[in-house]
Amino acid sequence: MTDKEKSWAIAEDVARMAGVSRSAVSRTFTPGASVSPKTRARVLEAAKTLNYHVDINARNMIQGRSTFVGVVTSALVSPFRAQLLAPIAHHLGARGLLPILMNADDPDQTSYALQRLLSYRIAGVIMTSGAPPLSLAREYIERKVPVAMINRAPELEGADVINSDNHAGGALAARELFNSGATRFAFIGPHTTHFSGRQRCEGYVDALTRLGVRKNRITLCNSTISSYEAGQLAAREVLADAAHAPDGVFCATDMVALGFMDEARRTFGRRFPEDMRLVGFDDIQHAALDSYRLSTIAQNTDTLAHSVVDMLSHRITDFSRAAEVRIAPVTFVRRATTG
Amino acid sequence: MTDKEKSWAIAEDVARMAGVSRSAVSRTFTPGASVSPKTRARVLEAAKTLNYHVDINARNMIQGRSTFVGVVTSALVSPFRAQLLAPIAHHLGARGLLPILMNADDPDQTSYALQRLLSYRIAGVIMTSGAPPLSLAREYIERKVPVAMINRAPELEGADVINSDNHAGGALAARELFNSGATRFAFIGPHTTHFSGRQRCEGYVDALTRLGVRKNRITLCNSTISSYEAGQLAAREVLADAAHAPDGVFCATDMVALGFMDEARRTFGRRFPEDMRLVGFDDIQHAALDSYRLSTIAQNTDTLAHSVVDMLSHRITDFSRAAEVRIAPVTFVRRATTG
DNA sequence: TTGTACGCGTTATCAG
DNA sequence: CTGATAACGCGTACAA
Repeated sequence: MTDKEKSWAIAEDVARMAGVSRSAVSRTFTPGASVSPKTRARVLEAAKTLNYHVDINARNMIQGRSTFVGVVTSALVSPFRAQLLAPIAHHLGARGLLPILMNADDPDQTSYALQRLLSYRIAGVIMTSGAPPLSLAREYIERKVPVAMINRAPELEGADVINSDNHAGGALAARELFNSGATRFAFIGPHTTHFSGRQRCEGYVDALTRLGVRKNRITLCNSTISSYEAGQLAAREVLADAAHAPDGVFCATDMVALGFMDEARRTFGRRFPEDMRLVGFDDIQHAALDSYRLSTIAQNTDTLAHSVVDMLSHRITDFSRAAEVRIAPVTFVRRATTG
Repeated sequence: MTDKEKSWAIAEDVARMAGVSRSAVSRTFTPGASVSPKTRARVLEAAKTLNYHVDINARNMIQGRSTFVGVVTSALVSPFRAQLLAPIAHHLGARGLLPILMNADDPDQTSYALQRLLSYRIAGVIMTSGAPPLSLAREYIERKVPVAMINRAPELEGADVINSDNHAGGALAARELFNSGATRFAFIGPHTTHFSGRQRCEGYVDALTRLGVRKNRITLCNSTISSYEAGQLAAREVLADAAHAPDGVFCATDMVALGFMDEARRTFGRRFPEDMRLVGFDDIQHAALDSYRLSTIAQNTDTLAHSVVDMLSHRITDFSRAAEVRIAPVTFVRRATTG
């Protein structure tokens, strides 16, 4: 520190200027404390001219907790996860909480970083899909740090979860593809390993079955991750045999759908929706672009963010409450790939 | 708080267990303090069994500063800004700093939130392009809070700035378009109001002029913002008169280029690169997708993030140092829209 | 309602 | 190298 003069006013300075005790200043800035309107006014005025702000670090220390919430997410390049960030920050702010960003892309560093986060006496942690392994979340809960998650399997005892209605989304996709005339169906995405992918696939297959579609008319094409490249790869696999190629495809995410669409158009000359119909999941920005106009199942990011913050702040005030699992409704967005 | 029992071990607990003084514990966890290897080992062992973590709030308080850095950014949906977030978090973490996310989309709330941030005794602030007005940044500097910015005009005294080499990028685009046979040129984007847009445009026009292109062969198409829609609009404007339509177009950002490309293809039947050539700026994910394969000027997000963190941490240790303005090199990424 | 006195968990200082 | 003690800025019992 080159500049040693303190650049902030402290409560004592304000007290001296207002001609009151230091406690009076403290009480003025403590919600629900008893101060006479007169002193309160004098304190506020002095605080304003001195540009006084309560030192939240000190307040946090004394109260044994902080107002910081760790937001741990991986693959920020994933458009959907990026879309989630803004509403999370907004709803946290509305409750006086502040988001600390924690990138979980490097698993080794993540464990260390999460450990470090414990030093900050954070009020809670929000984890989004595909982020750190459950074992790390468990460590938090063992230390009584509230954990809330978005789009993850509700496997962790004591953690709240909000999931988009993947099952209903899959069913919606099935119905729309069926109604627009498809007869041979496919699902593309991680339907064995990934939680959301599996639910979406199940909802899809269930609904198709109820619609009377026979099993041999449904192809399940697995992939390890939900990427553009996975979609391209699946297209080459599924469209190679023209005789048995599907004409109604549901992809686990929009990025997969985009990859599928591009490869189907370029390599196999397929047109959407004339030759085949396609539905994605998420409703990311790209889906609306003119070159795609992808019909998709939209997740409501604001609902997801609001719920996760709501549940987390409940658990912050009462750590031992029963874990909650909420389901956020999804909606079908009709664009050009479903006729 | 329902659970009153303290869930964290404190230094005193560790000291008692290790049979040493509190100070010994403190020194063990203070980098550069002198402890004998023997005590150090005993402390570390006790700390491990008790799961002790230094309370950073308390440490911050006594040291009069925190390790939090406000990262204020607007429009997180903007892919480029989202891409910047991960490397910023990474480089901050490498210096023991933690990013506090601050969304600046709502200007009213922003001012309030920035005020609130002052209460946290943050170590510094990073601002990205197009975020809050300069007046807010000025408030921080007045309170001796270091400010570093990415892709902004170096107008603010005492704030460090790192910018991509917009001028060179514009020149690169000019050269590539020229070499791939274009004869009528256009620039599309905010070249009057927006700092980066203006620099990119200047570099473009300068280079074209040096290449011998006459002024009446260069069209400047202004827009208020850099959006997909702005690109579409510009295409309708610039391509309406087929006789004077450009065949070499440089857009201020990739999103603008995508909009231009889609509209040019759909409404005017233009093909890239056969009928016209196109270069964007940023190198966002979308640019690489098969339906676009957009040639573009890539910003080096890792360099930007590294520099901004580097300058910020320098200013954290010496607030009065001379302001620095750095330029980050850009590179041309050849894809399918430049022949 | 107001002021005094103490404690929160840590680091810096200083004597040993 | 070690241990005792004084800060840091604030909230809050307690007594007035």
